Amino acid sequence: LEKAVKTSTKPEGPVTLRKIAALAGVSPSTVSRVLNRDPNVRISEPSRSRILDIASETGYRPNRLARSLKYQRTHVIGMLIPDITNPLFSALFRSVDDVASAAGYHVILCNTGDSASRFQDHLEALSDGHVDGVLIATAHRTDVAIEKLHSRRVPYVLLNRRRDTDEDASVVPDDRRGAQLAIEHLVQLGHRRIAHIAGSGEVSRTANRIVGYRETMKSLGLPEIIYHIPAGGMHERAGEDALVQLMKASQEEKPTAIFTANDLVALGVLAAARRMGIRVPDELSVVGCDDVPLARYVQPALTTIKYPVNDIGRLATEQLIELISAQPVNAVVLPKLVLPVELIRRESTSATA
Amino acid sequence: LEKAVKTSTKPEGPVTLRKIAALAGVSPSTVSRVLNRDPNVRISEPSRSRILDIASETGYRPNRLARSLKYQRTHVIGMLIPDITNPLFSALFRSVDDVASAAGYHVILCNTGDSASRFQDHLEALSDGHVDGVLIATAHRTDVAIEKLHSRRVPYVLLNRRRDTDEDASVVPDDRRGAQLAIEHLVQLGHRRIAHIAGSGEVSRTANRIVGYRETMKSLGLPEIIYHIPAGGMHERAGEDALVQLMKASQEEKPTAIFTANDLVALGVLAAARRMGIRVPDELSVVGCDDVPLARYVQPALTTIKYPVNDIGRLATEQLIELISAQPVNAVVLPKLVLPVELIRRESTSATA
DNA sequence: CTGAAAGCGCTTACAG
DNA sequence: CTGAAAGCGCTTACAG
Repeated sequence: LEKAVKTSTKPEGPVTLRKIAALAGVSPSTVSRVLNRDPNVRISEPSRSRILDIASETGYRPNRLARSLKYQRTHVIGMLIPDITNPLFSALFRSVDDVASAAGYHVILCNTGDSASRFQDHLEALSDGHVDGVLIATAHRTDVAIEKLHSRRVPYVLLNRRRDTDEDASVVPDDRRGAQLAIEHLVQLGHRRIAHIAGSGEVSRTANRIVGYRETMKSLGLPEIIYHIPAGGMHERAGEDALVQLMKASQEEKPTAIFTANDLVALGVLAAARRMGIRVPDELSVVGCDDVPLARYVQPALTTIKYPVNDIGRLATEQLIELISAQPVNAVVLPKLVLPVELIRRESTSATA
Repeated sequence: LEKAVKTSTKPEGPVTLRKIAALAGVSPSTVSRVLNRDPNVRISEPSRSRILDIASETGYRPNRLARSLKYQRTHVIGMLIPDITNPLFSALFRSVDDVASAAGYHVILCNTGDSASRFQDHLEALSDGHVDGVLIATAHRTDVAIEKLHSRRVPYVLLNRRRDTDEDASVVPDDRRGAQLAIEHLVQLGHRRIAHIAGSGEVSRTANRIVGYRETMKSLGLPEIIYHIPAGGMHERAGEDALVQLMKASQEEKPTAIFTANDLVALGVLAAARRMGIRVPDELSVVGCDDVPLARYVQPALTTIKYPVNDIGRLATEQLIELISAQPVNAVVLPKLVLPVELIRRESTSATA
């Protein structure tokens, strides 16, 4: 007997509002209202608690899909990044996820591998209604795929990288200033032949670092030495290759210091230097960029430019949530934030011999 | 005039099936059928292409929410990890995302910070119908929250860590064998006082490493020296603390070699050793675990146990997709895979002096 | 105050 | 073969 009762309150298949209504002998509307604590519902206390009991016994949870369809709101946001394996982006995701979770959002994370087609595919798929807004950390300066988000009216915020246009909300670090800080630090140590290992100029961060490097070198009357890494390869390996190339120069033209596109590339430089018998910092000073956690643990510990990763993730997410909430999207001004960076002095830089 | 036409084919708001039908002078059913290339549709070629044209002009894309509600399938999966900032988990996510994307799935990534309550909250939210299945990399050996997935019939696969029970599908590395490989390597180098810096025994990986360590030490008649890291703190810092503690032992009892819970902890040991003036590997050999990318770049390069991260991510995702497709979930046997690991010899281990 | 009805945007068995 | 209707599981203005 007891078993039979149990069976009747725990039906097969997912438990829906309708089933609860049937069990409680009341309409689905009423169940919905009491479950959502509608203040205008006036129902006898017994029926009320009866409904509540049945709901909790059956483990009822409203189907989010149905709810989302009704409300036109999914409470999930999408995030596009080039490579989660890059510690900068995993840190960025974490700060995004922290504030998103706290605000009741889930985040769909898409790894594009910096491929334009994967980027477009993901962007298309995300804008099909499964997502309330999107966070884009992969933008190229002239990306045109992003335009589609306008016509589909899906709110978005660029973070980490921005486009050349002014029509996006964006949160980025001040890389121009970062390059300036790096160069000034090296010059103060007595360096004059300072190379910059740069990434592809198609992304704003790289372009800004190059601008900062050039401006500063020019204003000091120093020669520019730029090595360009092929697109999408800003990893250790590229740093190794770059150092080999740079050291092919004649003795008088070899750089005594290098500012790299990011910390990963700097690690590659460190590794190659070790192999080539070049002592860091005695014979070569190295400044990285981003201050990824392992920059501290490498030997020698890396002097670098600190990227305000938590602030960028947090602010971008807050802005996105605000855009999502703002009813007519065009009513709000698009924030364009540029956050300060700072130099972190460690052991990979020293005065020239 | 032209403008007026344009306006009429590009209506305000999201373009729906119904709007296209109105524009084409045909029923929504028909539009749905031609857009989905229903083979049983027989329509005049002109109307057909007319519908197609209107759809592409208006940039129509079917609302995924509505579709999901109808099909009871969202094509998104959830993934729970303790900390994306740990390079092991970012690599795991990447391999998951690669195969998920290729199969047409998106993945919602949730960072639990190893907090039981965040884990439960996310699990609850994910099982509300927004997700076709879930990948769990955070399981504790006796997790009970996971049971709910059974009653809600949401398919799941544990990866990286498993529960003590046999009722889950799982894909994990052979950590017991990993510990054995580490110890045997050290013993071959002449070490006898080999310590193990272990994590919390509540997760299977840790427990298996401890079992492997104990079995091997015991079979060789060597003394056990185990340091336990407090739960959830398997980072560099814990390694530093551990080394300080271990080195407080009397000279005859100090370990000459250490096998650590993971590479991050090993890095901490390396950093602390440097500070304490202990030379690695001359005075102390260190074996890490996981073979995270930076293990190669640290100085000295870390001897470690390779975790088959790509295989684990790939297999777990494939298994999950299979479970999702299998109609009656209980019809398929739950796979429990244990993947082989291997020792990677580098520079942090050497023969005893 | 409660219930029946309409609707969110699709798809598909069912009639005509 | 095509269209109207029902339905996926909710919510909420609208009648009674």
